Amino acid sequence: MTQEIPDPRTDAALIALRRILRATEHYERDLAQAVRLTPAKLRVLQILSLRDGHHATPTQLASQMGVSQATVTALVDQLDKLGMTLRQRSVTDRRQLHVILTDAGAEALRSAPDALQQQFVTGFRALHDWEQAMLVASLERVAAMLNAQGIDASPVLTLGDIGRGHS
Amino acid sequence: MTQEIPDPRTDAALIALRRILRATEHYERDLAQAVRLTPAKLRVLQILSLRDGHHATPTQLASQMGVSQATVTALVDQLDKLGMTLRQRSVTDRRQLHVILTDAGAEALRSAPDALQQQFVTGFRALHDWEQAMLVASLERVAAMLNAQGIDASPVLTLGDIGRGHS
DNA sequence: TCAGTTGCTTCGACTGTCTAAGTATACCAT
DNA sequence: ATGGTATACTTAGACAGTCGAAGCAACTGA
Repeated sequence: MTQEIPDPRTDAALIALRRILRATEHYERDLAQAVRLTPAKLRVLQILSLRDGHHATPTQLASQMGVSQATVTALVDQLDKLGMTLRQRSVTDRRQLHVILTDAGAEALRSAPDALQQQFVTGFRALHDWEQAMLVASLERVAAMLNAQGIDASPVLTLGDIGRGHS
Repeated sequence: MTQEIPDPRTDAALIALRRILRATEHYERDLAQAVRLTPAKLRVLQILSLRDGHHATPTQLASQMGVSQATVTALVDQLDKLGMTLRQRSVTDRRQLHVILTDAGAEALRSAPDALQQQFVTGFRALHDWEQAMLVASLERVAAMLNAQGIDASPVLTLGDIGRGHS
């Protein structure tokens, strides 16, 4: 049980957390609007762009995005229509499709302002070494605290290319 | 694509951030499902419960949630139907409404598991004093970096009490 | 070969969300 | 007062994202 949260420091932590959440939420929307794509579609493109060969199967996409296959189908339908992805049957297993990022798709992604991310990266890099270290430690700690239940958080945001594709 | 983000420490920060985001995202869904309410409706109840007198106007709700008034109307319509809120014209300004949390609404909220939040609060409190301070400083720093535009982030994430078991 | 499994799409439904337009009320300046 | 403008909400109509269930197609194993 929890009585209150009269502890001002816990409060401060929660408030900061909330602000982070809100900022990224807004960011996603702005970003999507700037590229003329909805957040969901943009996420598909992002995921594709981080994978080897710029392609993935709908199942992989669904799992990585945490949505159903039906949803992915709908999104890819629209991206196809926009010419940003295309579908190609796998040769080795003809049940499978590869959703492939087209040049147009990559271009759209490239033209994304990516403002928030940049802001963070810039700010982060401006910090002293020890501050950076502290921040990373703190963030990881928070992530661990929130993540204790074992949510499978895949490292997909927009970070460069360290998104090691697994499965 | 993007110039360069080869810095492993920046990467680590971004990944941690992403994990935090994902965790809370999932949390919202689970929470909502457990109470048989959608995330959006739940957020309305949460906000209400934190206000003096357990009520707010649609405009206040809209601004705090970052959505339009029309959206709030729709959500409150449904909450009304569920008996979790009720509308009452303001006496002082008859244009205004008060959306009021009913006992049923408060009850629904109270029965929410609140696992994630609890986990965080518990974890946070278990830290040494200096660790807490460091965490708060770090989170606020990150929030500031992301939030340069000055998004009005209200301290809502906390709903009050008992989180019985976890879902 | 054929039964079961896997991969994807289709269908129908529902929620969250928006904008634009409408209604009612309040406030202010003449 | 009277009219004009601003504010508070609702209605109407639209669209995106999402799901579950049902369906089809292709693989796999005994």
